Amino acid sequence: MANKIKFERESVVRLASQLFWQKGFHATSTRDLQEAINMRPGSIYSAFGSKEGLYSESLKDYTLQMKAQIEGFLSNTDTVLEGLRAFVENVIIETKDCSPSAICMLVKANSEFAEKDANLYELSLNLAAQFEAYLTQLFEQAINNGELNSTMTALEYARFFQVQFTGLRGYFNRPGVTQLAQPMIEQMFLLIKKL
Amino acid sequence: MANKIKFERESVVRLASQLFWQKGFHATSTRDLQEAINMRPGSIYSAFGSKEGLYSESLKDYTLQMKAQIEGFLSNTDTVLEGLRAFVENVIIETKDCSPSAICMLVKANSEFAEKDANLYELSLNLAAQFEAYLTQLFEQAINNGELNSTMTALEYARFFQVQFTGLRGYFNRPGVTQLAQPMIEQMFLLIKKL
DNA sequence: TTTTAACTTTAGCAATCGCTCAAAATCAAC
DNA sequence: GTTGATTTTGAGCGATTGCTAAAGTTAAAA
Repeated sequence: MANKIKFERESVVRLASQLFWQKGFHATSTRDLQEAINMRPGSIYSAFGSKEGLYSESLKDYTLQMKAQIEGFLSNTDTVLEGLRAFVENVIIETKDCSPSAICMLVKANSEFAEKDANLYELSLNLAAQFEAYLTQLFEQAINNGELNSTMTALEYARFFQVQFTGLRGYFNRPGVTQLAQPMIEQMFLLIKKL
Repeated sequence: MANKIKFERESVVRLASQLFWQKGFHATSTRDLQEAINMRPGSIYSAFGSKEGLYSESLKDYTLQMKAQIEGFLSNTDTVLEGLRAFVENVIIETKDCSPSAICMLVKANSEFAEKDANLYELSLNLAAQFEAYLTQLFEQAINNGELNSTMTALEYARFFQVQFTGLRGYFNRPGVTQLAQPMIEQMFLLIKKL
């Protein structure tokens, strides 16, 4: 007893996510979004409530996709560390040119939303905490597998990984340093094993 | 035979810098700026040309201040590494609560301006390159002083430092992890010496 | 076929944006 | 005190912002 929704929510969110990731929340206008996702204001606002609502869903989808990507690499490698390394290399080297930004969308979000009580700031914190917990699980596996010694806890390894990964992505945001990526990722994983 | 300028350019730029650093370029309105620097539109635009002009000057001033801060710590310590460490601890621990953002304004800028041909994007790249060159000089000193071995070049040390520093600042942007700062900075400088 | 509920389109609103400019205010030189 | 160059002020412009609400469209239910 109705008309049917003409858009596929998943692919729309993914398109919005790309634009938000590239330009940031404030620099992306609702007109930009309309064009990118090919929807008119009325449809957008009935589906997502607000620009903030669409961004919120985009950011959540981004972290899910990132996790799914890691899972994919893990299932193709023998060890956790090999999987993580394949993931890191994929993000920083292989998909660099087709990615909306070199910098993690979560990190961008956390950096953009300064007001400590804002919804999107809280969201970015929660998603980051969630992702850290996920990474911690992975490093627990790595320790149990004997890939890493237990001089550091899984959480400490996860923290170290995040710092390195974020730092590297930030550095490779600038152009003309691509050839440095491989050795610096090599160094990163050497350090993890030697900690 | 004229009226004199009533504002001190230096302190005005510093105030604008603080606001831009906190909120980012796009989220800072010219009305916000008017209030923060206590100037009316006409004065602002005759002095700085545009919002972009004021931001540009703010970002340049930020990097100069950062260098000056490092110089300050270097003159109070015996070695380059001690100076850098004092600087890092000051930024991440001591001045955390009074800083407009945990994240370096240059990094924020580089992350915010996505369009590759935009003036402010180019500016952020230039300032970052300039800062890397400055850091490289410092690490050259450190190597010459025998503080570091020369298995890595000064430039490579500088890169490593930037990755670590940016990564750490990003991580400590989230609340409730303050007690981790000291040991993680400790670890960072241990790694630098052991590279 | 008609009704009806759900979705899409579209014009456009109120607010805010970056910015301008004519008038008022200011101060050094005379 | 008067002059005149210069700066400051503040009303407000045109453009754009996020968003709304009414009209139009569609398809399932009656």
